[in-house]
Amino acid sequence: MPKRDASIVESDKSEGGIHTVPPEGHVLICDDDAELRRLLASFLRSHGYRVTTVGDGRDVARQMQSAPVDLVILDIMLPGTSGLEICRDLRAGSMIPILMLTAKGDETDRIVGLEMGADDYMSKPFGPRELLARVRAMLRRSRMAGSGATTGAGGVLEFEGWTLDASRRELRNPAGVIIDLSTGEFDLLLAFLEAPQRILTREHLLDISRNRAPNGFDRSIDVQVSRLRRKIDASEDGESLIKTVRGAGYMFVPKVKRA
Amino acid sequence: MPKRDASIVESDKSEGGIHTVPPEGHVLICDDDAELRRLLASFLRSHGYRVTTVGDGRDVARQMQSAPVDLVILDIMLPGTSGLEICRDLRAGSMIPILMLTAKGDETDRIVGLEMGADDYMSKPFGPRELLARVRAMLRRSRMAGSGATTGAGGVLEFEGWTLDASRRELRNPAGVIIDLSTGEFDLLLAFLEAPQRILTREHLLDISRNRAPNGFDRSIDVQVSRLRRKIDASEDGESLIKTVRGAGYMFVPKVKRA
DNA sequence: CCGCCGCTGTTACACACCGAAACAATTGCG
DNA sequence: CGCAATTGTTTCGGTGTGTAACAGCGGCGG
Repeated sequence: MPKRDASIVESDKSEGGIHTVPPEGHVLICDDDAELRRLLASFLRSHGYRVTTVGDGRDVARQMQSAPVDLVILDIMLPGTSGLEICRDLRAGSMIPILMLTAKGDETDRIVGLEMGADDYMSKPFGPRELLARVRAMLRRSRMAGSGATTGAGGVLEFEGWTLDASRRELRNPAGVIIDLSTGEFDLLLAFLEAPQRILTREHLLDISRNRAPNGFDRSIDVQVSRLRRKIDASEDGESLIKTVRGAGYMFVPKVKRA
Repeated sequence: MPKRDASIVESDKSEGGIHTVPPEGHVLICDDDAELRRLLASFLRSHGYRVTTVGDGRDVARQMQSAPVDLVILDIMLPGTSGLEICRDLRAGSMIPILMLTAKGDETDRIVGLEMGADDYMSKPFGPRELLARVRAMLRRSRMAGSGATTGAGGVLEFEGWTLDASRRELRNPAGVIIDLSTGEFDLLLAFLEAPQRILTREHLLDISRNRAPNGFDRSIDVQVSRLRRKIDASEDGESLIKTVRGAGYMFVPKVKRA
C-alpha cells in the first residue's frame, strides 16, 4: 500500500496531560486541505474528542470500517470523490451524523447537502466556537436518537385509545381531538412511549427529553410530568397513566402499540 | 491538424497505480494569457478533470465540434472575438455551462456576461479552491438539470394537495387557485420543501433563503415564517404546516413529493 | 423626477413555555 | 402518631416566539 500524504494522521492520542477530558466521541474529518485538517483536529482534541483525519474521500469508508466513528465532518468540495457522494454512501448504510463544510456563497451546495442527508452544514470560514457548538449538538442528538427518542422515524403510537403521531408531533385523545402539547411535553411523552412498563429515572428522562444532565436538585422533570399528567389524565378515571415509583422515577403504565 | 498545446490529461499526480481518478468532466478553457491557461489546466487536471485549452476565441467553436466538452471557462476580454460574442454563440446552440472570467471590479462586464447567458462569473484574481468550487457546482447543476430532479430549474413539488412550480415560482392551493407569494415567501417555502421533516435553524433558513448571515437579534425569519403561514395555513385546520421547534428552529411537517 | 405601492426588516408588545423555588400533599418508617 | 423524605402543584421570573405596526427601500407608472 502506497504511502498517502495523510491517510491516517494521528488516530487518538489524547494528550496525557493535566486535563484528562473524558472522551466525548470519535470524530472523522475529511478535507483535502491539510492545514485545515490539522487545525480542526487539534482543536477538537483539546476539547476531549478523539479525532481521525483523512485527506481523500475514498479513505472515509475504509476508515469507518476499521474503526467506526461517532460523527463525520466532510468537506463538500473534495478532489476525486465529491463530498456529496460520500455523504450519500454513508447515509445509505448508517445513521451517523454528518456535518458538511461548504464554501461560502454557494447555496446550491447547502441545499443539496441537506437533501443528501447531511445533518448540518457550516460555511467556511467558521470560528472554532461555532464548530464546537455544532459538533456537541449533533453528538447529543445522535446519542438521544440511539436511546430511542425522536428524530425522523415517524411512527404512530397508540395507548388507551390515544394516538401520538411522532412525525407530526401531534397527540389525539380517544375522541380524536388534537390535544396541544408543548415541545417539552411532547418529548417527555415520547420518551415514555418508547419504553413503556419500564421504570425511567429522572436522570434518564431529563437526558432523553432535554439533552441535559441533572443539576443536583433538578425538579424540572417532576414539574413537567405534572403538566403532562394534567393533559393526558384529564379524561382518565382515577389512576394516572404515569405511575410514580418512589425513590426510583416514573413508569408509563399502558400498553403501547405501533400503528 | 495542428498539435494543441495540452489536450490530454496527465493522470492524477498524487500516486501512481491504484486509484485512477474517475474523470469528473471535460473542461474547455479559453484565455489569451498562456500562463493562466497553463495554471488553470494543470490545477483542474490534478483534480480529475479532462482539460482542453485554446488561446483564441475562434477555436472554441471548432474545438466544441470535434470533441464536445461539459463546461467552458471563458475570459470575457479576448483579442479578436470578444468573450461575450462567443458566449452568445455557444448559448445559441447549447445549454453547456459557461463560467466567465472578468477583470476585477468591472461590474458592467459581469452583468452583461450573465445576460449573455453565462451561468456564473468569477473575477480575477481568484483562488484555486474557488475555481474548483464553481466548476464543481456548475457541473453538478448541469448534470442534475439533465436528469430532471431538482432545485434550480423547474421541478414541481407537491405537499398536502398544494403544488409549487419552482420554475414558474407559482404556488397553487388544493383547489388549484394560484396563491401569490412574494419572492421572500417563495424562497423560504422552497427552502422548507427542500428539506421537509427536518428541523431547520433560523440561521440555516436565513442562509438558504436569503444568502445572509444572522446579525445579532435577527427576527426576520420569524416574521417571514409568520407571513408564509398566514398564506399556506389559511385553508388548513388547526395545525400549521410549519411547526415551531422551540429553541431550535422550524420544521416543515408534510411529506413532499416531486412531480 | 416624483409619488405610489408592495415587500422586507425592525421594533414592540402579548403570550406561551420552562425552570427554580415555595408550599402542599403523600409516603415510608419508627 | 410524628417525622423526614419524597413527590405534586402553584407561583413567578426569564426567555423564546407570534404578530401587528412602523419604516426604509426599490420598482413602476405618471
